Amino acid sequence: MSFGSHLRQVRERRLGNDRSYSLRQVARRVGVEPAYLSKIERGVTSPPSEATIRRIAEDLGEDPDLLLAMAGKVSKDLQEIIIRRAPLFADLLRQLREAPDHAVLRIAREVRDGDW
Amino acid sequence: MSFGSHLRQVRERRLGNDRSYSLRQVARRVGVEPAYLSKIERGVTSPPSEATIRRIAEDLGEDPDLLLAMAGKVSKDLQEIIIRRAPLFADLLRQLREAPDHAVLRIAREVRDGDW
DNA sequence: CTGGATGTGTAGTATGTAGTACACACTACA
DNA sequence: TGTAGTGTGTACTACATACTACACATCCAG
Repeated sequence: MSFGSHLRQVRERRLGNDRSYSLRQVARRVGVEPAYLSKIERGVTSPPSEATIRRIAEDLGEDPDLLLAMAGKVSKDLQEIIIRRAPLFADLLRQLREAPDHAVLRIAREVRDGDW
Repeated sequence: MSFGSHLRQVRERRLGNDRSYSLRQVARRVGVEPAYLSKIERGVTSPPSEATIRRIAEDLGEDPDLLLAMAGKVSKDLQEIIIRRAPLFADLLRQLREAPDHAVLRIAREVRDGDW
């Protein structure tokens, strides 16, 4: 599912039981022109900036990281984490490319439990 | 150390015992105009594209990931790894932000040894 | 003492990113 | 039946990115 059609789908689901999720009203709350949001939803224009995607995510109650990913973007804060210790995190990520989800999840859990 | 001055330093070190590392000759091998490389090294211009940085890294025998990081960029292939499983890797990276180097290294080693 | 190599200043270009502004046609509802 | 709200087409803009092209002054090697 592309970024635009996903947005449209989510928004129209919300619109089903809340009239304030029309394209125009979402656009107004998010702070962009309706015509622009329309083009985004139909994939006529490339996805908007990270900042705008975050505001859309908040308005629609979606995961910002997921929406950014669908837009082909990586959050600036994640980029910063990698950049600070570049060769280290580059190696780690390439190691993890083929690792199954549950392994990645287990690592995240272990780190959270702070066993270093 | 900024991207440009690092480049200059590395190149001039190479130039010390190999006359083929003049700015003009490196520029020619890398495939950019000498004036452009000059501006990059002095920080007059923002760092070049990922592709050009990679060619520079190869010519100077430097780590591409490190050079990209100094340029404030994250390699496209790393971005792709994150994007494919966005919320998962986003969480992991945020968990690892404060983790000490040796912990990150240990994880990379464990994963490489394939214990999942 | 000159001809090739060196680094650099200035000007310009093509493409991408991230939107705004306005007009239009359609629909619903009061 | 008109008016408020809806989605969309067209045109345009401002700024950033990623460079090229050419001219210039300097150096130093034969």
